[in-house]
Amino acid sequence: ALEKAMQLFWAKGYEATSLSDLTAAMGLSKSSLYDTFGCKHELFLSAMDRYNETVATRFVAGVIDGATDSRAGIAAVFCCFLDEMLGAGEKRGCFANNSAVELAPHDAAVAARAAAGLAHLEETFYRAVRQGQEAGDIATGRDARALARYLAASLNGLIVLAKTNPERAALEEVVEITLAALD
Amino acid sequence: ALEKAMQLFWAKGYEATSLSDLTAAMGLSKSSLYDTFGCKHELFLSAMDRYNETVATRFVAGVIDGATDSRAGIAAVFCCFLDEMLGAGEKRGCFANNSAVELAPHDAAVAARAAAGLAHLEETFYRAVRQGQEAGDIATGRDARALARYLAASLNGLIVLAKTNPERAALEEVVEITLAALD
DNA sequence: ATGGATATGGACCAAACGGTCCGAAACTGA
DNA sequence: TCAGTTTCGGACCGTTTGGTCCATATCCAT
Repeated sequence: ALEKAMQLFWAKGYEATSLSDLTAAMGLSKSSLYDTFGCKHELFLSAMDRYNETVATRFVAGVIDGATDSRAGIAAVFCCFLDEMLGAGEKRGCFANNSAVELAPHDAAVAARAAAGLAHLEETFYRAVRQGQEAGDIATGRDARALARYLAASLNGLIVLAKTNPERAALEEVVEITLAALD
Repeated sequence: ALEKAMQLFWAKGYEATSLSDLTAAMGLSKSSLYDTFGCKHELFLSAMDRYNETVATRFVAGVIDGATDSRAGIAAVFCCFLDEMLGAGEKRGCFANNSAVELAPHDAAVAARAAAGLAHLEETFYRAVRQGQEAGDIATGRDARALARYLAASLNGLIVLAKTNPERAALEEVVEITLAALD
């Protein structure tokens, strides 16, 4: 059920998702929801935790590990998000990103979760960059930590751009310039 | 009064800003608000239009024009947003960016405005890049249009990152790597 | 089978929401 | 000064919001 709640919050945001939406999607009544997950706000935080553990960590790491080398893996992550943003779906982007924009400035608990999500992403990139630098497919001229942070920021920027600009070619040019920093 | 509405929507987003908030900040009653601006949604669109005309265009162009050369001007824009995100203020970021994240996937009118705002930003960067390439302080190896789009995306990514990560040094490293694409 | 604990549906609540409407006030030109 | 028009404040409306509560199922160990 938490999975459904995460999908809803991810697609619609916090304020725009009502209790009715949640109970309908999760298939349980209000009282059960409140017993199990606490208030709407707590449920939202749990949904963010789940996102951080699954998508922001395991999914991204999986994409990277599936590639032939680190640089290709990082490129695959960018392409992956691009595909999702350009697909027929909902353009929901990155849940941590969305939450950071909608709530972080006014909600410390959400800000902490969003920061954790981005940190996970950065950490995953960091491992890939380190590995790539050792293997030789990523240049060693720059600090791996800074590069990882740069990649995380750039991915979020790309996602935001893709929410309003659906031209694949233009977005791919942006990705290409972004990844040139690894050479 | 529209200015106040824009500030509110910019800081709090659409859903979290109530009619009461608006009438209080704008200093007029509901009936006047509805007479002058139409419904909440129309008012929001007007606020976005105002943002696009002022901040996303004139303000950014002003920062660039105030610098010694184009590259420095572009850098100044990044620093400028960084200052705002790290200042004591509200971390409200970029209104077009915020709106794109909160509403664009479900609201075509907002999506169009957000796209226009980002397009204005890109256009301003584009002029700076062209000028820099002619003057010689920006490398000519890359297409100016693609570079401008890359800069716009990167700026938005930086803003999102800054919403949860308040470490200036880390963010400045990201800016440095980003701007290296101009060399 | 039965008693106690747990889980669940749905009625119910006060508050806040976006939006409408009208009587009064303020301004206008003559 | 006064009619005509515009602007305004605030009462009011139905709906929806997040949240509570209880009576009833369902379950499980005895």
